[in-house]
Amino acid sequence: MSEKTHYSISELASMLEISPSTIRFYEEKKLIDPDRTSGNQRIYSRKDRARLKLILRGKRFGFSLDEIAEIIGLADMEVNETSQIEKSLAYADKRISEIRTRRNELDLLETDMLAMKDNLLNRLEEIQK
Amino acid sequence: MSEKTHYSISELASMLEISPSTIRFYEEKKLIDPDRTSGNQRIYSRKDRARLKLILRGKRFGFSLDEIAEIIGLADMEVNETSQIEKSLAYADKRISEIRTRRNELDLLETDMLAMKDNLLNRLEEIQK
DNA sequence: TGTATTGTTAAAGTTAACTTTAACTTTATA
DNA sequence: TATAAAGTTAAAGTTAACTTTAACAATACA
Repeated sequence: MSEKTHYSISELASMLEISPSTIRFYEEKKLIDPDRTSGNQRIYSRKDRARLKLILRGKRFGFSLDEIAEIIGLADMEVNETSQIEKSLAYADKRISEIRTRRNELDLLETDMLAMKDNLLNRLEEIQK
Repeated sequence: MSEKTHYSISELASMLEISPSTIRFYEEKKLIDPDRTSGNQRIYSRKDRARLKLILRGKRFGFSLDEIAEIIGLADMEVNETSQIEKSLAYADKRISEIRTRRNELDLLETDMLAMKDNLLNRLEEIQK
């Protein structure tokens, strides 16, 4: 019942294991846009935290910040034009199929690693007669 | 039956959709070590090509070139010391569990994207009465 | 209430991963 | 065989993604 709903920049930074300057840098790059206190200090909502998590997740898959910005753009677009929404839909489909390709690649990478491990295990056995 | 077994740098580059200088750069970073012709030009074997593919695959998952170098190191280690092999095994296990974590994250990312798509589809329907 | 801690901005600095350039060599082809 | 295309190295240049610094403001707490 006692879940925090707002965080200071250093609180959020340590939660996500990144530095405060990284968070400021993402803001500069328009990836987040937190509220401010009366004294001009940043306050982050749970939504901001979720967004940061999405950013870090995207990064771990090798998406650039520009690509992540585009993905985020889809989420909070306030546009009501059919054509724009359709463009975004096409973009979303592209990303989803990319994600599926990545999953297959992950399987390949896992196979590679398992093969290496096997090889190492065999060598170990050889040595231990 | 007519599968090529060796490639020039530009052949390989266009197959993998990267530039020749990128391939040279990876060599400088000790990620590959192709043979040379009598005239000192690089020739790449299918094994070299497979290695490059592994490098690119790793990159797409956000591994740095240094990390990829370590992974590759496992594959062609010529060491026969038990302790070294055991260290490598531990490293391989770490990577494999990391890969599994990534797969879970990929699922999360896909869920995010599907939710965005849903949202877009709903908006489209609203507009089209 | 003073002072240590944390925050703010703008600008400069750093690092990884390439890319480009220049000057030259090798290979392919009309 | 000449010349265009492709290759070679070493060094300098570029870009993305941070990180650090400096100078100052807001906040927390003994």
